[in-house]
Amino acid sequence: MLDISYIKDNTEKVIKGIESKNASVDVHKIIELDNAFRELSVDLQRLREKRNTNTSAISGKPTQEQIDQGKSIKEAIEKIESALEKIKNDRDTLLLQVPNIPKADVKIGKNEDENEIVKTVGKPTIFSFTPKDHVEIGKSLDIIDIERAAKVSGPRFGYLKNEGVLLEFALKRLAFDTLLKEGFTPLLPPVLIKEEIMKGLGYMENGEDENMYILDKDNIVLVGTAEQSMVPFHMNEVLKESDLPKRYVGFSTSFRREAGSYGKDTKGIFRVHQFDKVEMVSFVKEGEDDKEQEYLLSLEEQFFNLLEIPYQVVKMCTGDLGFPAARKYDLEAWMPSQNKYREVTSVSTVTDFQSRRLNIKYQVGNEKKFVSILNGTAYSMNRPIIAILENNQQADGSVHIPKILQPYIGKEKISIKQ
RNA sequence: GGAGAGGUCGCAUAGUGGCCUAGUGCGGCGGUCUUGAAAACCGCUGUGGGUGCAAGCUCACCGUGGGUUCGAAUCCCACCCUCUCCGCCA
Repeated sequence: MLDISYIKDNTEKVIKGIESKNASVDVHKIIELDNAFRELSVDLQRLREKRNTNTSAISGKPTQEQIDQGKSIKEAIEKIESALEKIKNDRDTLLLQVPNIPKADVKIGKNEDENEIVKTVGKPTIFSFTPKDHVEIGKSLDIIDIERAAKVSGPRFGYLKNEGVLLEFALKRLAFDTLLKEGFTPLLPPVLIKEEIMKGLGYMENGEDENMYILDKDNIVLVGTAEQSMVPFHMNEVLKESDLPKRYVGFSTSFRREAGSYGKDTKGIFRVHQFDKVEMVSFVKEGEDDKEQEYLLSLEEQFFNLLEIPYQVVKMCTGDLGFPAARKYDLEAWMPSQNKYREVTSVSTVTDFQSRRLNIKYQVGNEKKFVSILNGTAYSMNRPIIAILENNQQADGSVHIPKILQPYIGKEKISIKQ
């Protein structure tokens, strides 16, 4: 949520920002409603003051006159209250539809076609044979089973098996070991969260709820990423300035309905309803999120450098930013079977957009300010595994395990089972 | 799932319709005293909003949301959370 006084002071900027994200909200209407809200609030306050005066004059039995006076004040209050409530609801409904405003350095663009490649590391892998895709590799090495997953759970699910499991555990462990050294606090969050919390995070606007598993019976939602239960960890809290930046590394399963992506990436475990992910979340002081985003991005790069997988860094244009994001980078790894770079991780700053909704502040002297919040992926397990399998496949059908992971798995390669 | 207890200003507690503008203790901050500290004593000590240059004035907030009443921390309803016991259970 944006600050209403910010909207008032920067109306044109906000309108442009909303447009650049392909959203549409009537900003002038918000301001109009807020002005009306403030005017009526003052009237209401005066009436309540009158009521308090009337009441405090009564100590024992009230006179008929006092009761009549009280009744008429009460009626007036009720009238204004109901009018005020309607205005407030209308204002807040609109206000909640306003996305975060992109940072000035973010390119204005309609959609992903206008994203900028800011960096390329390594070169697409060259093979002396025709490379296979991860589905084939997974099947021949007996480490990924899609068919049985379809039988049990339906489309877009997968079993990891044998070294597939070990690969995931190795990636998880590598991510935690690396981030613990960086001073991150490990956190295992719940994967089910209250619907109202998900709304607070700004992930249920613009039909995004279509992508969530919502358990109506309990008003609870399955998280689409660990960040959704890690960020509200500090809801309604005032953090100490000296505790910032506060950095967490979390692990959780992520659940996505993938509504509207039928027919897209249907092969294998590239796009599935359920996957595991190691996630980073930072809470930083106002104005320090730019620096923090660079830091998280550098860690994400490190994770793929460690695996020795070619990747590129892409900066999202305004049209491809999520609702709460002000700036977002994706890291895309080379996927030989698709002959292109595909998203494996991303890092966003949501500035104070979520902390305002969730009421997460920090104390500076006598003042309280909203923290800036960032989130970034360390490893989402499936896609890095795909990247490893496809980039490291050998002519004999085996897959070379990246050096850094070998100690975790206890072998140098995954071979076809005899 | 069943039975019970409870949620009050950082913590602990009081408060069962008007004297609550929420008392008291602890903690914290400032001061007196002291070479310094402790003790003692004195004062201050929540959050959010409105208005004002400011001092201030004022409104709301006693788990959350409704309701009753001239008036609600207190009464009624619903919900959330915590604890204890029973049942089931990884």
